[in-house]
Amino acid sequence: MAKVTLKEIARRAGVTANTVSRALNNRGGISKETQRRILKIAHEMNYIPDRIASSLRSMKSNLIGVMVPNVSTANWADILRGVEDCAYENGFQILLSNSQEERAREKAILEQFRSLRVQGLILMPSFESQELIRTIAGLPTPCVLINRRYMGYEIPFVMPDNVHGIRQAVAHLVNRGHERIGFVNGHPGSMTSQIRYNAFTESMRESGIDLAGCPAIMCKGSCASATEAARKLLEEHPQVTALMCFSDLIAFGAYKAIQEGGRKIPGDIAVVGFDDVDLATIVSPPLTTVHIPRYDMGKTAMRMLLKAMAGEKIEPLGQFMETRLVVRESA
Amino acid sequence: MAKVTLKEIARRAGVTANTVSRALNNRGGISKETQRRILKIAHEMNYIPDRIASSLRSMKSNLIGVMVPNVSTANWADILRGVEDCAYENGFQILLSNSQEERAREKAILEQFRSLRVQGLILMPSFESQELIRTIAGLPTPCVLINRRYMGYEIPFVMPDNVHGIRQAVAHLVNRGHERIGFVNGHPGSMTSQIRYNAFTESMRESGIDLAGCPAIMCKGSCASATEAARKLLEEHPQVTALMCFSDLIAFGAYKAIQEGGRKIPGDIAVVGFDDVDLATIVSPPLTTVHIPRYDMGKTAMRMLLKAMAGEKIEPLGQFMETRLVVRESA
DNA sequence: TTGAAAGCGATACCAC
DNA sequence: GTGGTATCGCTTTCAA
Repeated sequence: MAKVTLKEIARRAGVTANTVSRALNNRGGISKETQRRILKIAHEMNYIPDRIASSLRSMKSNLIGVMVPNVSTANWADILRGVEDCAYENGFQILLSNSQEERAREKAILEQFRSLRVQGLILMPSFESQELIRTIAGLPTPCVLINRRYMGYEIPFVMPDNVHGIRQAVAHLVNRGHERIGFVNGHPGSMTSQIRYNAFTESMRESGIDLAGCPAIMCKGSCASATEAARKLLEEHPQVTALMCFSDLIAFGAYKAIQEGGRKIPGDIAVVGFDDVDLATIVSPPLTTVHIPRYDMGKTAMRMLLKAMAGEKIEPLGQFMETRLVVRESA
Repeated sequence: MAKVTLKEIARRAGVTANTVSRALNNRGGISKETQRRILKIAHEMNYIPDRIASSLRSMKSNLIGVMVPNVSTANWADILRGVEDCAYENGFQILLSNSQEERAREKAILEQFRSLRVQGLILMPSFESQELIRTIAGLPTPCVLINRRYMGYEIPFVMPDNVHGIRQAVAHLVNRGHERIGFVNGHPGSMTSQIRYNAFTESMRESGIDLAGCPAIMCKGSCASATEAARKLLEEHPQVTALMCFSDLIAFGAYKAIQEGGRKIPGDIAVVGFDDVDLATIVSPPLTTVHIPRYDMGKTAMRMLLKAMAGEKIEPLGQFMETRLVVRESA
């Protein structure tokens, strides 16, 4: 069974390929009657348009390149779904690539995207690299960043409102009477770590809490490293009654450090996380945490991209997605 | 800055586009000297090949269509990474689409893939639909299924060795002296539920255990529904000393049902899961479960697909990925 | 409203 | 080893 092309249909319909194209794309300049006839024939022949050919001529690929650092990280999957749903609704298809957080691979991926003439990009670059930033900023293709922000460049971005999220969490702890709150931070290299930690100290100050009694510690971001960090923090600062954690994963790590000593959550130490991953409801006790609307973040990013692709100016440049404190039992 | 094309490079190099193409693709039939000169010029001009044009002429898109039911499900993300890594290594790019488990969307996605001339497909179709199966089986494009198997069709597939996995789990429980083991199954509609349940009864019989004392119950697959199911099972069958669960998620649901009554895991009731998701190490007590090599599954699927795309016959048709019992503290 | 012709950017194929 | 030309399947453009 040979491939059905416009020409084939044209021959059968007794018109030219041109006319068939007009009919199929509902582009007007054609009589209703002819169009109906052509559509019928096309359907009968089980025609599937060749988007490669179409792209070549029209310069529109209807492809969106999405680069994520590591598909497995729970967070990305939800965001991805938001992106994909929105893309699908608007007739775009997703090209997904996993950078593995490797510089060389990120570069190669961007080239491949370009090579396939993607019309837009959604990127979650891993670390900040001036070279990569310049490359991205110089791209002729519209682009939206997720969870990242390049100061000094006009690249639209979407991220959770980290500051507000932390503020909500701290307010909750303070309301419950905590005054000695430890902060278990994530990876030192991450910009988000800095943002959240700054928001933490800021919120504490606003609440009139003495930061002297509120130690902070960093870890590598993994659950195990968090256990170790929390253990150390609690040993060195026994006065602490609550832990604010950079992420849910880190909170889970802290759980272990707390519970191994027979201490109770939240009785002895209260814990608050950040992200609201699925497991937050599953652990024991269920984790009080700051919810990030991941799916909506993805959708929002794609919507911004569509706007940018339509040539509209993105105003404001950054979308800070609203967070929500989900109070469960750990604090 | 206009687009750099072969022709441009050719003009500058004083050769034809044809020759440039040969040089860039290292296709031979060209002198080392000319090739070097052309490559240099191409690089200077910052040439990026147009894969759309190349695809059109060569009939090779270097695109692989991947359809998943729901990108958010933790499992898929790992598999996806395996697929993507392998694809990347072999010069292929992933088109990702999320079917949302909707029939119509699955059909639309397959058409879009075809329209983009994907050279291969990796599908994780949601439910069994005879129509979809026939469509897939009739596709001119090589295809590999993940976690699904269509009896009576010659479609290669990859899935965990469910039977062996369950057998390992049951053997472990029996070794620890359990004789009254309950089975908390997943969604009734899922083929995997049947497979695992059959494997369960089979293993029990082999171990010489009386199935009469070993009740089974189904749930909707969610954590909450599992809590309810486990609660019911334990109430109606107080003799049970261990629960074999269809998945880790279901095991977590069972945890709640067990612990809410003040019962201890594994002291009062032992629990074994299936999947080995990240949280298995995080919950308390850490979950003993059957590990599925998800990343490898993805890689294997892609490798099979590459073979199929190369025209090789896939023998055997199905790859059953080796499972491994990970003994932690819940059983 | 329709047709004819050109061309998107690359590769295949055949000459030389 | 290199060049010329046709062509992939479609859309654009202009003419009728």
